[in-house]
Parts: sequence; structure tokens; C-alpha cells
Amino acid sequence: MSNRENILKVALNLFAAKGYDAVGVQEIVEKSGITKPTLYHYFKNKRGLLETIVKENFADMHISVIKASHYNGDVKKTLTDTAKAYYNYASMNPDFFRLQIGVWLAPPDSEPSKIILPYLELEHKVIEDIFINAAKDHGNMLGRHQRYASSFFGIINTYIGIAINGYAKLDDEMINNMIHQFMHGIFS
Amino acid sequence: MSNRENILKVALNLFAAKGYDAVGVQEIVEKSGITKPTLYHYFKNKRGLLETIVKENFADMHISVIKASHYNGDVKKTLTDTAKAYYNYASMNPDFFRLQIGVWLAPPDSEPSKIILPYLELEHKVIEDIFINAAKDHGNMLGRHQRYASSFFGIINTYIGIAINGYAKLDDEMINNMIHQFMHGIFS
DNA sequence: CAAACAGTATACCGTTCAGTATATTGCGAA
DNA sequence: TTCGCAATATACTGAACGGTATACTGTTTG
Repeated sequence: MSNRENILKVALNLFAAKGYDAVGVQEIVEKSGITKPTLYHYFKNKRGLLETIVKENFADMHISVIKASHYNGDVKKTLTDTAKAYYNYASMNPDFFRLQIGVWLAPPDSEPSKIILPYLELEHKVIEDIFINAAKDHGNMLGRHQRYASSFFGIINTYIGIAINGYAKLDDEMINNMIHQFMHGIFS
Repeated sequence: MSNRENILKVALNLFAAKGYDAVGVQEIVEKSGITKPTLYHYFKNKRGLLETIVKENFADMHISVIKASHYNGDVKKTLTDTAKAYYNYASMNPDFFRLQIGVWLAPPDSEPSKIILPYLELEHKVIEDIFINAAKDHGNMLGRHQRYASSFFGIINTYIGIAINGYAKLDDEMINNMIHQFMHGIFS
């Protein structure tokens, strides 16, 4: 693996485990088996390192979520597919999901939040679009897309967070259950 | 207000806004209008300051939640009361709720997590007890108390988190809706 | 072959960090 | 009144921080 890739991997792992502020550049370069100037050669500074991590990892996730979230008349199916896309990504890349989820309800003035939150809002918009499109077929959802999106986004993150932390395992059955539960809340 | 109280209030506010690691002792003492030795007179060190904040604020919350979570045969009512107890506390003391919720799904190896997580587990146990007791009346809940507790705890935190961040307002109607939704997921 | 350049290391910078040694103040008790 | 202690300040420490100046190395290219 190239030094650049290795730095990104090691840093993501440390950030996810200990938090951005608690990890020093020194620790990253030691665990990567390189020295500081090498890190600063590839990334402008510590902040730039996080920015690169977030940008590159989000891109992967975003593509699969966008694909899954395409609404074609079946709300339940769209939501299920979207939830599964998130879950698949989270189990493939738990470190990044933890980094991202850790920011979701965290202090918004911190450096990592400022970097990550815009991407989270992008994700939020994708979810919103589902409900905006679905409202064309289901008038009772009209004007509530933001609330639905927040709830759905929150519930997905909650369940995946619980799963990542080992409090429960998240299988297809549980996702289906979660969606069923969510839909009931919307339509009743 | 005494210096001690003032330090606690200022520190909680800063920790909630910027995160524990991102706040220096210097900043705390400046905003408190005192000097370092005064802070270190009242609290052993920075960690001890956070420990005191967490201990004292959790105590308040814990009492009201314990009271609300007493199961007396009506699951729905118990869950509603518990959710309202959380919400009341969160709106009374949003800074602390944010500090606490920020740790819930955050990097577990960081210092603040190590301090706060044990208290969160205590809260989790209180919720678990509701479902353990309720299972005596509802056999189909047997052996699932942990999963239910995680979900319920997660959904409460999610909704309150969303409300605190201003994405939605959390009134009695929304709580009732949330409980209804949750119960449906359990019993269907 | 030589120039250019990306990649990497040694050694260091100034700054900020958490934490403290020491001195002074103010107040309640004897 | 004076003793004793809690509360506070000035001024500092050593370590860790993020970041860099400089020089060397290997590879690619004219």
C-alpha cells in the first residue's frame, strides 16, 4: 500500500477510535511508519488530512445511497433499499461510519464537525428528496418531508450505531422491521 | 454565584459547544473570570472537572427518569412518562444533554467517553428494567428487553437530538406519536 | 548523463497545553 | 488579637502540540 493510502487508513482508524482532537499528528506518523514531512507532503495540514478522509469516503457512500434512494412509486421499497445501502456501507467501512455518526449529534463548533456536517447535510437532502417525490403520490405527506427525513435519517443512524457498538446485530429482518415501524408512524 | 458553580457552568457550556478536547483550561478560567489555581483548587484536574459536571448533572436527570420509569402495568404510559422525563430534562439543561448525547455514539476510547459512558449505561439499565417488568405481563416481550431498551433509548436520543439541533420541535404530540410508533414495532 | 522533481528524513521552530510552586489575602474561630 | 485555613493570584514548568527549513535520495525524462 502506498504511503498516502496508508496514512489515510491509519488516521481514519485513530480518529474513529479516539476522536480527532485526541489524536496527534505524531501518533499518526508513528503508526504509519513514516515521518511528519511525508504526511505534510500529501496533506496540507491536519485539517486537510481529515478533509481528504471525509471527502473520499463520503464519495463511495454517496454513490450507493443515491442509487438506492431513487423513488419509483414504492415508498417502502425505496426506504428499505436506502437503509440497506447505508447498512452495507457501514459494515464495509465501520471506522468511517463511526467517525461520521460521532459528529451527527456532537458539538457543532468543533473542527471535525465543521468539516463533516456539510456532507451529512448532503446525505440528509438525499433522504428529503425521497419524501418530496413520494408526496406526489401520497398527499398526506406533503410539507412534512423535512421532518420525515430527520426522523428516518436519525433512526437509520441510531440502529446502525447500536449495531456497530455491538449492542445488537442488524440483519435484513431488523431493517424490514425498522422500516415497517417507520411507515406505520407516517401513515397512521 | 460562587466561583465553583460558575466554573462548572462555564465549562459545561464550552464542552457542549466545542467538545472536551477542544476546550483548554485557559479558556475556561478566562471565561469564568478567575485564574488557574482557583480551578485546580476546586477540581483535581481537567478530567476531574468533567467528572464533577457529569456526576452532578446526571444525578438530577436520573432521579426524575427513575421516578417516571416505574412500571405499573401500563407499558405505553410508562414509556410515555419516561420519554417526557428525558425531554423535560433536555429542555431544562440542553448543554448537558448535548454533552451526554454527543458521547453516546462517539469514539469510545476518548477520555470524555470513558467518563460518561458508565452513566449512560446506568440510564440504559433503567430503560431495560421497564421492559423486564413489562415482560411479566406480555410474554412475547420475553428475552428481548435489551434490544427494546437499545431501540427505545436510541429513538429518544435521536428525537431529542434533532429537537436540540433545531431541526424539529418536540412537543407532547410528537412524543405520543413516537411512542405509538415504537409500540407498534414491538407488538406487531 | 544531467537536470528536474516527487518523496522522504533529521532536526528544529514557536505556541499552547495541563498542571504547580509560592505568595498573598480574607475570614472565622480561639 | 492572632492563629489557621480556605481561596485566590503571579509567574512559572516540562511536555506535547502542529508545522517547517533544509538536505538527501531515487526515479523519470530531455
